[in-house]
Amino acid sequence: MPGRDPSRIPNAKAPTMADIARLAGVSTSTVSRALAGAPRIPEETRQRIARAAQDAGYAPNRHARSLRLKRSRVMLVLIPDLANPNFPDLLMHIDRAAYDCGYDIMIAHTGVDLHRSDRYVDELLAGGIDGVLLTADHCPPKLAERIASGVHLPIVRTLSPTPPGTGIAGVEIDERRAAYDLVAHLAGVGCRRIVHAGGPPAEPVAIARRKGWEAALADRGLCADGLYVQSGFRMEDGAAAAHHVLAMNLRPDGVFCTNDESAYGLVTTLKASGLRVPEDIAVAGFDDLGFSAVFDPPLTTVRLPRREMAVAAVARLKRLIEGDGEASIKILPHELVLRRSSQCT
Amino acid sequence: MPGRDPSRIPNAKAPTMADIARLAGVSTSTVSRALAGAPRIPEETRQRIARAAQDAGYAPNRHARSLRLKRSRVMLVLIPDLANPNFPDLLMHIDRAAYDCGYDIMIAHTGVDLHRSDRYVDELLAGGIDGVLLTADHCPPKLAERIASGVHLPIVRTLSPTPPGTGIAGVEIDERRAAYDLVAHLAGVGCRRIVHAGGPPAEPVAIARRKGWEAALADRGLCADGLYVQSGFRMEDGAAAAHHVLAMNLRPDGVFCTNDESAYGLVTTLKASGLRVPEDIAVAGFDDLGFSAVFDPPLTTVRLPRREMAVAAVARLKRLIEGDGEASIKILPHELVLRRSSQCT
DNA sequence: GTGAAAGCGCTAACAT
DNA sequence: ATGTTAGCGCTTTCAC
Repeated sequence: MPGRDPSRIPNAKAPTMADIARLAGVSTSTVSRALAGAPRIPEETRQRIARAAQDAGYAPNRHARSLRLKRSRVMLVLIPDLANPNFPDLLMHIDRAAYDCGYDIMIAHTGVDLHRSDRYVDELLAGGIDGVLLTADHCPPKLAERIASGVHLPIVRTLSPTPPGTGIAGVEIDERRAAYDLVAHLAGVGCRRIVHAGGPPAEPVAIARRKGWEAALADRGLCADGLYVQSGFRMEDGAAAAHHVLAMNLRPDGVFCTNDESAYGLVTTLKASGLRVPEDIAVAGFDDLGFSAVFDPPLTTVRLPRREMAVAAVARLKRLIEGDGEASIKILPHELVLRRSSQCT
Repeated sequence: MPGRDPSRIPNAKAPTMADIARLAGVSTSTVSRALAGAPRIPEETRQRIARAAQDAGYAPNRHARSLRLKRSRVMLVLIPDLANPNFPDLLMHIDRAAYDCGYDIMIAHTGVDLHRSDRYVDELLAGGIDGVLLTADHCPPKLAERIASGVHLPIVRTLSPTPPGTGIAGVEIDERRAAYDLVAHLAGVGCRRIVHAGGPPAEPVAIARRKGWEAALADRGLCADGLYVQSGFRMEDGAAAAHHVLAMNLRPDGVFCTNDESAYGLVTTLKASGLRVPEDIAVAGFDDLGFSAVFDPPLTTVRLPRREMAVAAVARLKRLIEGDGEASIKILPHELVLRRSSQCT
């Protein structure tokens, strides 16, 4: 830049409302009102103020506003595991939905450090953030405590079932029923020995899916004994489950994995040891991650309506924040996605 | 809850520092100092205050503090596409690194609405947030404008190369060189007609990767004519590229895709039309997404040091915020990940 | 229709 | 070692 003073221009401090007031020749109250679109401002004044703000590159200071209003228009999203594509996908929709109704998003990854979430409960109570979106079953201990003591807080859980009576609003699918349907499908294509590679036994989602599997088998008079394999949500867990499956005396002809990710690991391991999917053994997952369609074989699974969940959860939280919401549970419809992994064509 | 008044307990407003001061029988300044760990406070007083705060469930109001300090300890992360697993993975590490140095993370998905990012530049200037982490090449127009006018702003770009001289700090890998190495590998395993399915022609990453491909071919006297296929970053783009490849008169024996995701789409389509990978055609991607290891065939690719990038980017941004940083570019080492998609064993 | 003034909760001089 | 005070930038009575 020729001729420019090479010394760094000091971060010219941002204009405040007082600056705009001076520029437009009015008081700060008028600026505030005009910018907020208050009714009784003549068009001319409004214009002048708008232009002054524009020219000066004015942007309101969010902290000053939040302090004054005692509302920040910030929602916090607690995420247990960003490495599981379920969450980013949900987050993307949450972000969008929040943006559409004027909220910003703060995130906190709770996977690493459970106590971290407690810190945010304080924040919530202290007014730093307006509401919290829980995307997993984990509820910060401090939060649970507050709720138990009857305090009403703007919290919504989604993606994981909320046990009723916890005082937390929820947006979810009928996990048990979805699992039931999936297992019914496996039985429908001829599977008789259907293994369930289940998730962590304490996780509500995992429990619900397992129950669906059990019920579906029971209703068809199929045996469940010895067909439950303790697994987890990650690919490695699925791979480990595959080894259990391979070690069984009577080989199963179907596997229902607790989620798609673990199914990837399971199928990969089964294939590596010479089994064909679905010819020798059918496999189904749960979640319908984007990759499941290009996985080999394409994976039969349950599609989580992540977008709809995000939208509903944000809308609910917004209402809760604005004081008119109840802590009820909303169930969204799910959808079976039947692909080749469960059907030898 | 038997015996409990059914009427909702009003969201008991959070205690402020004044409350704690009263409880501990001191002034707010003493509370502030004690909680901040200032030096000259007798242990006894400190204890008393700490306990009062604890008992009352006190948490400082972040907006009041930020307003006063003119620092929020919030970093904003601008993300173009959360649906691409690269970003959530990076985000996870960013979140962790930021947490470790006392910062909170706000996110904004810019994919949907480019102008959205402009809003945050105003925020940055207005002191609402302390710094911005760009995770793609896109630079908010307003930001570019400010920087061009010489203003110094705490911004760091990562994951995408920053053209030098833009005044933005960067943490990246040598994309061109990595692409070069990858193509050299393909040539090394015997490929002679190596197609490049390139990303959006305006994207710096895509450009750098393409240049690497060209250079590697040139250095080996291999032909590039007619072997560039315009593609994109998503699976559908890869699938479309596959159709171009299939339509070529002389079939290529290798394809370097601009990223893993598009490679998934390409390979899936090639397989569907009866070609074997790698026996008939070798394929390589770029990014090393988690899924690439279980893809069929496992995908040869370049591992982005996402964790290291995140850590370095956050550290750099922190320094920039705290006033001692330069807008230089830091290059991190990359790593070739050779898997079956490029080698018929 | 507009201005003056108070105050949100906090920190940092500046006393003492 | 601790209290008093001012003020960060904003919105909102309350006057006029």
